[in-house]
Order: sequence, then C-alpha cells, then structure tokens
Amino acid sequence: MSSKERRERLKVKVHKQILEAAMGIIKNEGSESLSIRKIADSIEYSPPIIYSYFLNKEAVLIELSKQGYTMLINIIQSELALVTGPKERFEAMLMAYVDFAMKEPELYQLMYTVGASVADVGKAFPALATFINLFREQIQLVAKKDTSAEGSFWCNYLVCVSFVHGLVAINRYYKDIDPEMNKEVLKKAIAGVINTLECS
Amino acid sequence: MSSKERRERLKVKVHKQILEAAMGIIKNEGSESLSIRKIADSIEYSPPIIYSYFLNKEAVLIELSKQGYTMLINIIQSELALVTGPKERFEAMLMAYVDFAMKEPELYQLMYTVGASVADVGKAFPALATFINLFREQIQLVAKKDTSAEGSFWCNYLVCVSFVHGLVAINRYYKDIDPEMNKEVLKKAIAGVINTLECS
Amino acid sequence: MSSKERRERLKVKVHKQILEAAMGIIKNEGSESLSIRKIADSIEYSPPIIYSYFLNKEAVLIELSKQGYTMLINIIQSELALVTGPKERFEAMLMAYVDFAMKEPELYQLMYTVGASVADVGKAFPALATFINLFREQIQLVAKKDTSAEGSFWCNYLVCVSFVHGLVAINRYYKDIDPEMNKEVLKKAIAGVINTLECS
Amino acid sequence: MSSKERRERLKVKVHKQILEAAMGIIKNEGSESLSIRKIADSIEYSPPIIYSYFLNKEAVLIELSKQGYTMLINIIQSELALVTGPKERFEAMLMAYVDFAMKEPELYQLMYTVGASVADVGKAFPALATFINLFREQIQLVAKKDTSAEGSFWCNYLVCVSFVHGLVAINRYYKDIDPEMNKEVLKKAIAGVINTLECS
DNA sequence: CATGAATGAGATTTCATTCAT
DNA sequence: AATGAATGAAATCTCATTCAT
Repeated sequence: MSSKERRERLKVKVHKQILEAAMGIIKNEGSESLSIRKIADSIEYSPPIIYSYFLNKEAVLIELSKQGYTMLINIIQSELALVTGPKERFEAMLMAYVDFAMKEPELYQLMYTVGASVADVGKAFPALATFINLFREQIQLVAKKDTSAEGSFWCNYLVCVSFVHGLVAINRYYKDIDPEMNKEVLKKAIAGVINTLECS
Repeated sequence: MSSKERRERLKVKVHKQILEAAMGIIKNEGSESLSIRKIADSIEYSPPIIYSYFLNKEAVLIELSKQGYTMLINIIQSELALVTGPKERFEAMLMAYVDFAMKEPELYQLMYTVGASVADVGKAFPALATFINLFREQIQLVAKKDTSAEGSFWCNYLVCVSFVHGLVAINRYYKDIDPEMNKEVLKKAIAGVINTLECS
Repeated sequence: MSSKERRERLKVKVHKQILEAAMGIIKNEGSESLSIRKIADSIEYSPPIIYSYFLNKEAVLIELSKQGYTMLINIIQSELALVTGPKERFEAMLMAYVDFAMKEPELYQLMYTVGASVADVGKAFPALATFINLFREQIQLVAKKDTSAEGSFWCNYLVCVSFVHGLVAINRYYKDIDPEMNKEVLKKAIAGVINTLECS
Repeated sequence: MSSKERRERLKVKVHKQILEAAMGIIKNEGSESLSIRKIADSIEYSPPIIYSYFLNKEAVLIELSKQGYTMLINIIQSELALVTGPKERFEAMLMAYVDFAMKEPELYQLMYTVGASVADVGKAFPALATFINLFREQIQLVAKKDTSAEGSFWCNYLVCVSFVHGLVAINRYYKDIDPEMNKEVLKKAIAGVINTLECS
C-alpha cells in the first residue's frame, strides 16, 4: 500500500518531469530541436523510460500542447476576471491570447503545429472546447444581435481567431515588427471586429 | 545549334522537373517530408544532379516559394483587372489571396515557412515588394484618410494580411470548415476592415 | 554486479576495439583513408555505435594521438631509466623518439597531423607538457650554460625536435634510406647538437 | 602550319593556365581544398578538359610540385650567386630553403606530401637531382674532409635536409613560434651542422 | 576540340525506437 | 522497473571521373 502509493507518486513525478523537461527544451531551443534523448538526459533517465509513459514522441508533443491550452485558458480567465464591460472583456480576451503567443512563441507554435497535424483536433485537445466557450461568451456579450446559433457564432469565432492567430504568425514572418506597431494593429483590428459584431 | 538548343531545352526541362517533383512530393507528403533523394527518385536521376541545378535543398524550397509568389501576384492582378470600384478591388484582392492559399495549401504553407526561416524575407523574395505594393494601392483607394505614411500603411497592411493569413492557417487547424463558412467569414472580415480603413 | 561488470568490460572492450580498428586501418591504408564506416565494418557494428563512444571522427583521431604520446613518453622514459650520463641520456631520449616514429610511422604521422590541425596543440594533448619536460631535463643536464630561461630552452628544444621530426619525415619521403644510414645521421646530428648545447 | 602552331600555342597556354589556377587555389585555400571542378571554373573551361592535359588529379599535383622544385632551386641559386665564402654559401642555401617553405607553406607542404605519396620520388621529380647537387656542392666546400663518397655525402645531406624540413614542419605544429625564434634556431642549427661537417 | 550532363561511391551524422538483460 | 546497447533508416552533400554529343 505505502509501497504502492510511493510507486504511484513516483510515476506521476516522472511523468511530470518528462513534460517539464520537454517544455524547457522547446522553450529554449525550439520544438524542432526536441529529441527523446535530450529529454532523457535532462531528467537523468534513459531514453526507453519515456516510452513507458508516452506511446511515442508525438504523444509527448500532444500532451505538451494540452498543457499549453490549459495555460492559455488560465491566462485568459485571469484577465477576464479583472474587467466587466463587454467590450473590455472581449478586448482583454484577445489581448491575453496575443500576449501568451508572443511570450511563449515556441509553445504556441507547437500547439498550432500539433493541432494541424492530428486528424481530429477536438479529440486531441479537449480543452479546446473550453477555449471556444470563452469566445462564445465574450462574443455573445459584445454582439447586439443573437449569436447563439452555431453557424453564426462559428463565423464570428473564426473572424476573431483568424485575426489573432494571423497576427502572431505574421510576426514570425516579418521578424522586425515593432511591438508598438503590433499593439496598434491589434487595437485597430479589435475595434473593427467589435464593430462588425455589433452589427451582425 | 540545334544540339545546343536541344540541350538548353533539356536543361530547362530538368530544372522544371525538379521543381515539379518537389512540388508534387510537398503536396502529397508535406514539405517536411521532402528530401533530395525523393526528388531524384521522382525524376529518375541520381541525387547529385539536383546540385547542378540548385545550390542546396533550401534553394529548391526558395525557388518554389518564389514561384508561389509569382502565381499569387498574377492571380491577384487578374482579379483586380476585372473590377474598378475601390471596395470591390480591395475585396477582390483579398479573396484572390485566400483562394490561392486554399487551392494550393502546401505551396502556400511552404511560402510561409520558408519566409519565416530566412533572415531577410525581403531579400529572399523580391516579389514580396510587388505584393506589398498591391496592398498599398488598394488600401490607399479604399481609405478615406491619407495612408501614405509608411507607419500608417504598414499598420493597415498588417491588419489585412494577418487576417487573411490567419484564416488560411485556421483552416489547416480545423480541417472541416465549410467553404461557404469561409466565404462568410471572409466577407464579414473584409467589411470590418474596410470600415476600419475608412475611419482611419 | 556481475552483469554490470560484464557490461563495463564490454564497453571498455568496444572502446578499445574502435581504436584498434581505426589504428589498423590507418596502418594499412593511411590516415586519410580512415572513415567511420570502415571502423564500424571492421568491428562488425553499425556506424552510429561509434558515436556513443566518441563525439565524432576527430575525437577518435585525437584519442589515438593521445595514446601515441603516452606510448612515446613511456618508451623515452624506459630508455632514460637505463642510462645515467648526461650525454648518454640525451642521446637515449632522441634515439627512443626516432625508434618510436620509425616503428609506428602511421601513428606518428597521425600525431603530427592531428597536432597541426587543432587550434591549440597544448590543450589537445596534455601529455605534450610531459614530453617537453623530458627535453627540458635532458637539455639542462647536457648544456654547460644555464638554459632555464624559457626562450633559451625553447630554442634548444626546437633545434632538437626539428631535427628528429625532420629525420622521420625525410624517411617518409625517401623511402629507401638504409636503417644504418639513419643511425649514422642521427648520431652525427646528436653530436652536433650536444656540441651546440655545450657552447650555448 | 600556322593553324598547327596556333593550336600548339593554345595547348601550351591552357596547360599553363591549369597549373596556374591550381597553384592559386592551393596557395589561397590549401591543397586539401583543390578540386578539378575548381580548376575548371577558374580557367573557365569544363572539367573534362583537364583530363586531356593531365592523366588525373594526381598528375596535376605532381606537376605543381615539380614547379615548386624549380622555384626552390632558382631561389637557392639566386641566393648562392650573391655570396662566395663556403660557410656563407652553405648558410645562404639553407636560409633560402627555409624562406621558401615559410613563404609558400601550402606549396611546400604539397611538394612533401606528393613526394611521400609516390613510389619513386627521384623519378617523379627529376629536379630533385639538381636540388641534391646544390647540397653536394655546398657541403663539399664547407667540409674539411672528403665527402665525395656517396654514403658520406648522403649522410651529411640527410642531416641538413632533416633539420630544415623539420623546422618548417614544427612550425606547422606549434603555430605561434616567433619568426625571430625561428631565425635563432636556424642559425644555431647551421652553426652546429657546419661544425659537424668540418669535423667529418 | 570541348563539354554538359550524369553518376557511383562515399563521407559524416542524427534520431526514434527496440530488446535483451 | 529500468536501461545500456544497438541499429536501421535517413538526411545532405562532395567529387573524380566518364561518355555521348
């Protein structure tokens, strides 16, 4: 029992260590540079041990992306907790999203890449539903008309998410965009989107 | 003469074959899976031959991307030729852009990836200047205020390009978005952007 | 325990095998012809295994050279242990040096080549310090004047080492020099050098 | 006739160009970096043309080394022409040798490497006989006893040449030897050698 | 006479994954 | 439960040399 408990705890601990090590490597060296051996070295275990916790390297990446979604959702929720006005909440949500992607570029990139590589992103990332619901709530609040119809919401959601993801991606493309410019672009776009939502 | 011509034609042909083979592999297996050997196998030549046409693998990818830019610009210009109203032209430009990216997703993805991987994207893709100028013209026409200041233009450019690129990227992420939905999203966003531009 | 020991022994054995195989290839085909694959073939392992024992090919060559220095130093010290007179010791040292280089020509050549190819030969071969100190001692004994000043010693050291290395190198060039002739040349040169040292 | 002459002249010219190009590459980039293609590019001909002038790459290297010997001999003879005293002539010869090797390190290295790689260096480099005769003459002059016996001369020759070649080689090994130190070493060694020769 | 084109052979290195122990 | 050892598969790239034209 005690022994079983201990084992269980160790298992959880190593699982966590693997992910932390992988996350560290990705943040420091980029996800392209992640290798099973590097993770193993980092946690001071042998490479095969990783296969007793994860099916393969892809599984590690998926798990990491899941954590990324949890982080992203938490950050957005934290920011949402600070404001009440509809527009302000909407704006806070999008800005928190961009902030996260800019501060953790490698992790965000991984989340996108992994999502694009799996067959069913909804299954791979259950947290995505929560993420989408956050948008659902804020969009509903800010929109004058009813956006509860799935098609209607999804359209608005895509407008928002396309723009935010696009801005982040474009910053990987043009590497020298001034942060001030980014803020300006973001504000302008948010204003435009809100305007659109109100009229929709 | 005839012999020289023939040889010249063969050279052009092989050059083309290499790029086509590379493009084919990228379309079928994704750009990550492209290798010099696969290209060589595909054109039924030995791997080293590719190095007499291109400096290295990266050069093949850059060339492919350049072709992509040429195609994109041509398509946009073709569409622009058909309409005259400022808003219509603006809309036509963005829709042509999205159409291209949707019809050639792997090529578009490659253009983005290569652009993000080089140090100076402007040097790597001279055509990018033409591309940006297309935006400059349409934005100028549609905007009420003066957008000729570089900062002002660049902000508007980023808003547009972020959104369009984002929409394309999001379609790689959520693989089952209905084309009709995409059109709707695009129209909504274009309306919002035009509105923003008019007020800017 | 026993299993661990066995493994440890195996590891040491393979390490040794790699170096021996490399040495064998170098002796038979020259160091230019050495390749990772040849080593692997020779020890009947796959090429990548070598990278779990050595960082890269250069590391194998450096290790081989280090062993060469250890051998050379040991041989010189063995010979020095047999004689006591200053001139005799000096002579014994140089003759042991030449003997080693003549008996292991490819290894000696490798030691030179690797030394010439690295940025800091002193760092690459720590044993070189010991080697130089052997010269320092014998030169000091045989010289009448004080040679403890670094510049003075270094000059004498270079005279000695240039000659010995040169003799070995010249034997690679003129392949048919009679060993007796070599001895004679060596003796003559040693006499000359001793004479120079005594007067310095 | 005229046409034949022209062709003959062109042939000689291209032959020369090949060697000059190869020499240039070796001097600038080292002999390891020499390739048939580089030569061809440099003379603006195609690679196969080189094979109509030389059997293979090795033949180019041998020819280059031959030129090196011619240069070396000329330099030594120029210096010899300036002095008359036996010791002075001997010294001038050795210093000219070292100077040449230090000023053209890559070429000198090539001359040594090629010489060591061929079966019969005397056949490969006919000029070597002239070179050896220069030593024969100077050694004869400086030696008190008769050195005309081949064995006796050869022994003295080897002493000289070993030392000079060794000094040059050692400078490739210890890369930071002060030129002043080299001069000192050389002078000391020359003094020693002359002393030895006088007593022999 | 000259060469463009082509390639065979080979180099080093990285990595996910497995398996006997 | 853990791992050291091992490898198969793959990647990019270089170069001397040949041959049909």
